[in-house]
Amino acid sequence: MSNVPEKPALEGLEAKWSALWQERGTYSFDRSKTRAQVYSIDTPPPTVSGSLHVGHVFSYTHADLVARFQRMRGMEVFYPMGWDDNGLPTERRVQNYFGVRCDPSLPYDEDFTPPEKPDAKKQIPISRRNFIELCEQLVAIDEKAFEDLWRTLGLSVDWEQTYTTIGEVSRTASQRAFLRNLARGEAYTSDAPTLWDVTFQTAVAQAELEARDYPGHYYRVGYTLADGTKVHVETTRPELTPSAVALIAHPDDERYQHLFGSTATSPLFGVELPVIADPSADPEKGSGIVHCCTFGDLTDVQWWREYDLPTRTVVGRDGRILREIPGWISSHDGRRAYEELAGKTVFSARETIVEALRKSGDLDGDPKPTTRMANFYEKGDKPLEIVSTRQWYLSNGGKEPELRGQLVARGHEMAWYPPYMQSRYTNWIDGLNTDWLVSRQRFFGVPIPVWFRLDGEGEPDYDSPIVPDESELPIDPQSQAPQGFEEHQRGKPGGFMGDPDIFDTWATSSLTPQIVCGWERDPELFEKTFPMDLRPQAHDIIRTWLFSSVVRAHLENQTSPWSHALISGFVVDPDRKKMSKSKGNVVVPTEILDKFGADAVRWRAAGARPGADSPFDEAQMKVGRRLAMKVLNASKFVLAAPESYGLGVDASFVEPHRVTEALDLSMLRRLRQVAIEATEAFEAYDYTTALEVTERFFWGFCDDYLELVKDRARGDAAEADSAKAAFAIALSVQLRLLAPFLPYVTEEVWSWWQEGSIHRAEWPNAEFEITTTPHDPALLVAAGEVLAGIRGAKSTAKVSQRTAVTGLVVRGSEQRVGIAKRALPDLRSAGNVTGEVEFVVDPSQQGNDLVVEAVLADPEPKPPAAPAQ
RNA sequence: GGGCGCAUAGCUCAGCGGUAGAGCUCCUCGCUUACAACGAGGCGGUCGGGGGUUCGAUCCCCUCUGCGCCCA
Repeated sequence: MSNVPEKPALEGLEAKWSALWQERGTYSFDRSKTRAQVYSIDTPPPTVSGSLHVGHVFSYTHADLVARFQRMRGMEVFYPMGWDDNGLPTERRVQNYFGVRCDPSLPYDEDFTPPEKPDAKKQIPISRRNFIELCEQLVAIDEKAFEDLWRTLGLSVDWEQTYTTIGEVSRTASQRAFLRNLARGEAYTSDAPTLWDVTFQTAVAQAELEARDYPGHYYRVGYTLADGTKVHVETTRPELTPSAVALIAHPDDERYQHLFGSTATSPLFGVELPVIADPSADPEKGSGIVHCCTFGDLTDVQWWREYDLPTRTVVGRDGRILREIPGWISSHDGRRAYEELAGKTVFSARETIVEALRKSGDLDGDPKPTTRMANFYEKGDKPLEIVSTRQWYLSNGGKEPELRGQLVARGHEMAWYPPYMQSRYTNWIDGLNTDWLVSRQRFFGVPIPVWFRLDGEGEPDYDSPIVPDESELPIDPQSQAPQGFEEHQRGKPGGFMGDPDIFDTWATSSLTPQIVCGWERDPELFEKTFPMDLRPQAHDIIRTWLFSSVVRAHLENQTSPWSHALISGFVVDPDRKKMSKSKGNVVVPTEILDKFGADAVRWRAAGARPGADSPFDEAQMKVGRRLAMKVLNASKFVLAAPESYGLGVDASFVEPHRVTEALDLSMLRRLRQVAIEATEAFEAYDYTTALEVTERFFWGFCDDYLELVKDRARGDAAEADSAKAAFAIALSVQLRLLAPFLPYVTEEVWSWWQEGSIHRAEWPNAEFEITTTPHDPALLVAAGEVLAGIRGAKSTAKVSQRTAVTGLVVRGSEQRVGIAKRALPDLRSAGNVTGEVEFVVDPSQQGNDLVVEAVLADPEPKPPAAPAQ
């Protein structure tokens, strides 16, 4: 017998089942399986210091839909979850939360406890190690909150397989991979112009750039020519005039033809510069001639390289003009002018120099307001400076066309969903112009595992770093001395120094396949899970996470890291704008989960096809909730005992040979087709279509089939037995088809009448399960149409659906009338047809419709209506 | 400026050579022993504009317009 609660409800299912799944290890990974039986998923580790939004919920649901499908198909799903607790967001949160800041020069304080009442304005300086301890403390809290949300959402993650990007396993993998890169010559240091965020005091990689509109002014600044006349450049950054190295115009620009090859002298500073012709100068912009500085923008860097121009750095890492007067400014007046700028921020230096230019007559006219595109660090709010610093780089094809080609080719080795997302990947690689800058000047992250020897002057030898043995990993070069040295030699001439930097977040998270699969740590696991089967992620991080992961796997494993990439779109607000905190249009996931339930939210997420952005709309969530309710109620009706007005169906009815009635056979034939279509869709990672065909069938099943058959199904006659067997098979199949989308309600219903978890049950295989006599699926369609006709007649007559039909005529083509006739007994009971029924073959009937004319009995007397107001 | 995508009912989206579809919204009716957090029925579209291919185009090709994302 089935065990059906009297009043089933959606409330509480999340708490009940997520706990039971955990207890029973429903989703735990069984590593005894072979590689062919394993389906491994490389899940994005969310940034725990950030917050999860609806977009995350949708995207992670998409991966889970695939995971659940694969699991039910008999695959052993390897589905770990990680937390990205690297870097800046965590540091900032720790600073604010505890009221501290990291001062790497301080020694470790074992007894340090953070202030009880943190004051963000008076941050207490603490050692790097203390700081990292606080980071670890805080992320543990954050991770718990994230895990709770994922569990509520119903992700079928194996929670025994978690990792953090800062944990020992990740640090080891990250450092090991880097050392291998270094040994192969793929990692190197270079003292080169670097995009630099002055607020965060760190270098920034190409992938982290964000071009934004930035308001400013065009200043017409006069450079003096040999004949004493002036040529005016228009610049938004006049404060860089002391760092000017050349004037550059387009070779075809008639206005400047006569100047190419000559020189000009900078105003105020009196430095002589060549005038160069280069096609990168835009004749349409400003006056068409620009001053090339060290470095105003990336074009300056390009020119500096191409023409071997001098390096004249005036902006320091703190975003201020360097205090020391540069050697290339030799005139007395020039040095005086520079003194006025020294130590100022670029902003106040700009004001100062504009004033000086105005006085000297070298500023032509008034500044014109303009908006330029400036490069920003994605988390920063000041335009990036370009400063020369020594940084670590990793080959990513930016400098080698051959490697670029190989990486593009890796993209062809995987299936992309949707396929057009591959062009994002390919285009990004084609547009690379530098190698990957992986060092960051932060504290909380994976340390770069090298030391440098110091010469007699105490200067580091960057060309031959000292590396640890892989067996020593993970290491922290800031607190450990390299082999052959003692800690007291740190920083001393003839001694050593540890590399002070950490890795870029992506330098570690690009290794998630290696980290989770046990690369060089658990060879057996690695062999069974790597390369992985699926990388699910959103499209905004194709250039970062996806690309960098391919780089690492290509360099280290000579393979692409996965065979499939499932790319989800964004959840946008109803105005189709990207959701963001600053716009205040963010929807908090916990709220919608509370309000509609996990199944409803998942249902909505499943409606967003791969790659497609999807507007957030609460009204849609209600539809998912209604579906979940319907599953509960329809199942209850089928499975509940007759005393509880149910049909008394249980698992013993799942026997195809007992289905003998034409309508029942017809319904199962259609279901068979649905199961086949849903399976094909899922195999193509088209979860949306899989849901759609299943859901459409389910509503028809409830509205038509169930209504037609419910009377016949009561009792013990053979006709009743056929209906009950059909119900049992149909319910079992449909619950499993819906299980990936509605894991809670399907599991709840499954538990009423079946053994074990539905999520470990076998995915419906129509060939084996629906082995009834084939029957024309058109019968259910025709019967449904006649029933709708009867309902329509009652609806038009504005009477209750219970009203008896005393006469019924069904017209249509010979074929359709013939089919519909076969469902007459069920039609009579479902439509309360008491009188004559006539089926008329009417060849004149247009199209393939069945037309129903019903004579209705007098409506039952109604209570007298309230008098009109 | 380049790349990718999108444009079908008021809204969200299917369809993609052969008579326009679903859900939501809206309107009407109905508390019928699975379901009122519900059910039944109905209204609603020159498939963005213009060309072309075809017997036939929402679907294929060209072009224009608008929108989104990514990159300069």
